[in-house]
Amino acid sequence: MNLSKTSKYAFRVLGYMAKDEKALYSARQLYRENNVPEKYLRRLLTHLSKFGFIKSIQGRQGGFTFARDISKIFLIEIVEAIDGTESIRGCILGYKKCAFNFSCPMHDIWEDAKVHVINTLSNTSLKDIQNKMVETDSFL
Amino acid sequence: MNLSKTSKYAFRVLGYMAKDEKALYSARQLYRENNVPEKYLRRLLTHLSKFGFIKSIQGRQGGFTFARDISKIFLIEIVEAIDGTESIRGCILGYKKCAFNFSCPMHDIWEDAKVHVINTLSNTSLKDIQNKMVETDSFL
DNA sequence: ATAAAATGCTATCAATTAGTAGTATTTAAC
DNA sequence: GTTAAATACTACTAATTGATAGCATTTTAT
Ligand code: FES
Ligand code: FES
Repeated sequence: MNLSKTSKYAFRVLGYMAKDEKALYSARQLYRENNVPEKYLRRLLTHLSKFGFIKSIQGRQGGFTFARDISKIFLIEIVEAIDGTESIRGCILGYKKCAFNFSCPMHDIWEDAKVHVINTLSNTSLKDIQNKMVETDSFL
Repeated sequence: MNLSKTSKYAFRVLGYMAKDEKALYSARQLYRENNVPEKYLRRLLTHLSKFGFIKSIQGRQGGFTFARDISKIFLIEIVEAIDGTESIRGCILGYKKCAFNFSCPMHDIWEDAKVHVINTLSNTSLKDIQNKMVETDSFL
């Protein structure tokens, strides 16, 4: 059950970009608006490009925009791309392969909470975030 | 949403000790049975003593035993003692104080899963682990 | 062409977390 | 009392993760 700071940065930035899903965002704008260290974000953005979430357009007037339909980018994909699949799904005792399986007393207790988290991350797309954003904005 | 390796080690060891809650365990036995590096575990055990979960008995024939009723040691106390309170409860975007509160679109989506995790950790005591252990053992 | 404004890359540094080494202290068996 | 078996302590090392620096490349406006 681990979410690195880098994944959190990714959530900030991609969530921000989802506001206007067709727009082109410069790294400059993104690090300013999301409080992510400039250079660190630049590297993260290239990674996110390589993972296929966004694409980069080079040169003056360049920037980043989504590479795929954001209704099909689920939060869990982002975490797993950055932190690896074990980060969320791994054994609560830190064993590589839940050694004890059913006989481990922690397993069942934890499994339920874990599944809940996995489901939330698996069922929430950036589009859902966007919609949520519209809803909440309408309260302002 | 973070659980350090150290917390996982603590779960292993305290869960193991809960098998026989009145027994005195030597560090030697604990690191052998739970695959935790010797020296690292020794330090962890002194920490767990200082936190008041267990107490140490020095000298030959010494070891560690629970300092409190294990039905009142909840998993979340262990995590919070080791990793700090923000590790589990913190903002999904990594902000110190969930800056946006209700206006942040991630908030509600995540809150539900987070509460589920917190409840699981808050409601599960080492005694529950022990009981679970007895149940599962009876299947063997 | 040239300059400006953007991304791309690689190497390095810093901070945090995990793990080790070595020695001192405590206590009980003999 | 001496030795053996345990914990306690402090300082160090290693690994991982987060952050920076500096230069190269791409593209467009002029
Ligand atoms: S061994 Fe992984 S939860 Fe029990
Ligand atoms: S600011 Fe923390 S979840 Fe939105």
